[in-house]
Amino acid sequence: MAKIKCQVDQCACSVCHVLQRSDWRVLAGDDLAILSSGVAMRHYRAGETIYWMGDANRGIHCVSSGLVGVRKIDAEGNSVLLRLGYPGDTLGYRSFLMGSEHKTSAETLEPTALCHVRPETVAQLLERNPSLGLQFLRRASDELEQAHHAIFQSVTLSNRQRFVHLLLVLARRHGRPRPDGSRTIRLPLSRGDLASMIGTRHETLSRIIGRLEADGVANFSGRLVHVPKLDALAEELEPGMAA
Amino acid sequence: MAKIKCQVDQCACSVCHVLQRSDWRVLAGDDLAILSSGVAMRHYRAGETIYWMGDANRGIHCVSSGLVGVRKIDAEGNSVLLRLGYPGDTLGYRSFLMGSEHKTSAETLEPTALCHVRPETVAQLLERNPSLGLQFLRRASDELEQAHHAIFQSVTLSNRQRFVHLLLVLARRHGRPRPDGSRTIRLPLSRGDLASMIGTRHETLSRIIGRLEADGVANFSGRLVHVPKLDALAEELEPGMAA
DNA sequence: CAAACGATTTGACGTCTGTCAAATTCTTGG
DNA sequence: CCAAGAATTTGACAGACGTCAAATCGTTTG
Repeated sequence: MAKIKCQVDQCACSVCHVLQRSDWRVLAGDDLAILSSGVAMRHYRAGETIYWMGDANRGIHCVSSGLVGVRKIDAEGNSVLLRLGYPGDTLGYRSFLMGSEHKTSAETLEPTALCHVRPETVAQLLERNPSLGLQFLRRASDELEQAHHAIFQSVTLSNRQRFVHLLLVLARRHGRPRPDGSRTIRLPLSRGDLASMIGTRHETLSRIIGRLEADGVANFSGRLVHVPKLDALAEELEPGMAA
Repeated sequence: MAKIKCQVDQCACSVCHVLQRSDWRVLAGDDLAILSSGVAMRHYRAGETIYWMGDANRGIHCVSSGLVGVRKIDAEGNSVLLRLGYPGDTLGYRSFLMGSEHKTSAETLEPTALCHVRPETVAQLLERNPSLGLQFLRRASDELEQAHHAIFQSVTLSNRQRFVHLLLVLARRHGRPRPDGSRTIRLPLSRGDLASMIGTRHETLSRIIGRLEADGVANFSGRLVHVPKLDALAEELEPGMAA
């Protein structure tokens, strides 16, 4: 017998390594079996497009590994990165549930594995198990709160403060703590995407980075960031701030 | 017999004048009766607070008439108006479903009538009729899309363009078309709130308004706006724009 | 009706940001 | 390993914005 390539985590959602972090965790038993039968995993290289804004919805995606960027674009070429999708996150559920075209584009930012769930399967599961809908609702509520928070910050915080905030968020996911309390972060984004996330241009971001280095708060080398003291970063967001 | 004050639209949701515009329209029969029994209408004057950001959730509100403002505030006194609630809109459903405190404050911007639905009633209805949850999900999706759109615009449009866009949106709800094609709008918001909605300060908005008047695009007198040609306004949002 | 208060407008000024352009660095395919 | 192309940084400059302050205007309260 030829050895069978390990497909355990590809074919059986019930033993998926991100199940407990995903929306599908509300399912069990037969529901999980139905899910498994309607799922196909696909591997993407970095920089591939999963779907375009305006495309018709063709099911829901679940991030198995890697990193996905969700963005809005327009005819003039403006592009704004709205959020990042990590393992366990669900993509495309909104346009599926609204019966509309995709309102955002999604692309891989790293080599990524995605599980695609067929629309009929999602519909079937939603009908069998109402808690799945409520789970999607929780996800939407959470995303909405994050969006509101971003809007609020774009009005009340400076570009520098917003970038520092973004750095702190990225540090949580992509940072490696060092024994001496400092932290190294490998940014998963280009300067342009970082800039669009805080609502400015990449040239401006470049200057903000320059000032952060001059102030000794962080050191940048390409996509590598070294933060000597996370606390010093966090203090920049405090109300009582000195220039 | 003393005349009974008309309470038809206050006590029976099944004949509510905004039912078909509200999330509750997915209910029928017994469900509607249950809703009615768990609902109480209350009249607010303009400027009253319905709930504060940080308050524990105590049920869901449904706007019957009037206008509600949903905003985020912080300790320094920054305040950003995030959206407006019109008759038929639902308030407070997110914190209810997430079991969290309110993430935003809500206040009346005009004399307003709200129907309050007790938490137990909402829970009961959600359990009896899964489509209610899906309806809330549709609402959350819609709000999320609007929030994403706002974020995108805050990056790609100028302050003036964002204000023009806001004017066009307000014109739809609060504008009165004139026979000659012009339009009069009664703004329901102060300059400060208008400014926060486009992400700037009230002084800056004042100057934008001044320029709009100088350009003959619109005339402002307090909260009254007169727009000679709506098309001229809409053209400001077109890609090919001259200074 | 008048005073008091808040909202709005206007002015002055320094800083920040966007734009255009060029230099530099980094990546990637050959 | 080199070269072409993309990404990033830096410079220069004008315009826009935020802040502080003062002047108007409008509304509310006594």
